[in-house]
Amino acid sequence: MHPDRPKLDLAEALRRAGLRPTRQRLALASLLFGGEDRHVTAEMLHVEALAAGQRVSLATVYNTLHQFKRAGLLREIAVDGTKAYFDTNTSNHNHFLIENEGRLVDIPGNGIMIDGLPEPPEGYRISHVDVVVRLVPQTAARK
Amino acid sequence: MHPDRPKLDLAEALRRAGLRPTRQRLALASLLFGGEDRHVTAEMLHVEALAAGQRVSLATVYNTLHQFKRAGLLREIAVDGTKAYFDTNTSNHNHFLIENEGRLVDIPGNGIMIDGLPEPPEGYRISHVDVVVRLVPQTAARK
DNA sequence: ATTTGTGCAAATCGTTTGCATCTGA
DNA sequence: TCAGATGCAAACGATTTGCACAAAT
Repeated sequence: MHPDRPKLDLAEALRRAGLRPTRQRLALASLLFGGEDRHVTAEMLHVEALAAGQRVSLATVYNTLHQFKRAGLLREIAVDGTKAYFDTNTSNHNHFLIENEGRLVDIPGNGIMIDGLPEPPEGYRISHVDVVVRLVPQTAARK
Repeated sequence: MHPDRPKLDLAEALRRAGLRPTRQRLALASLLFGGEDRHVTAEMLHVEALAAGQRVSLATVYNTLHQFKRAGLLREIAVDGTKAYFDTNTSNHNHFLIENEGRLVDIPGNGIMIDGLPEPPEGYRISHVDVVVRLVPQTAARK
């Protein structure tokens, strides 16, 4: 009935990231990091925050997502060009994209192996390898 | 001096795709498919067309890119969320993304092997696997 | 003649920004 | 106190759309 466990940890985590633990940031952090790994857009998170009774402006949601990203708490994923997705799981892993819903799902386990990666061009280094497995309903007529 | 070679082929290809071979579509197709494989945005292609002396509106470039995509002549690649890239190489291959320039480069050869792909969730099938290798300048301070 | 495509400008969508006000340290 | 954070609304950039006109079949 008093699930006020992670509040202190979150505040501390924000402070360590150089961010003041404001009401809004704590609320968003709690939604993002309170449970399982998640994939959210700014708008989804905004709606959720409001539904949870937290007054936060959409602009602040955007700002906060980018600050969390800069702090290494989130990773941004580009999948469809129209929306920006943020992933609370910052470790190395890959995704299913359910194309007709625009929904991202972590690929369970870390079984994916990539072999035969070529040398990057002179003067560059690999910062990250993104693998997105696009899914469509089995019966879908259109690809 | 009379490089009117591929015109007929292009017109025929468009017709086969159910698209009338209009002046604009022929011009854009010629830019896209006239030489090597390319990665373009709508704006890049528009500028190119104008530079080549072809009057085409930006709206038509957008329309045409999507029609070509629907016809299977192009593939769309989502890499940075801000622009849509279209790839004239529709075969299975992967990309380097030069992050600081927003430039895409085909990964030469087809050496990349992906192992351990999990089963897609019930009711879905894999439509495509995207692999994007993100590159940053070797000396870059920020990731 | 009928259908389809084009161009312009206005509209839309996700996102960012300027700036006045508030808040946490 | 006062740097940093928030919220609103306006600004933005890429893309889409409505509609009158033009071109292709």
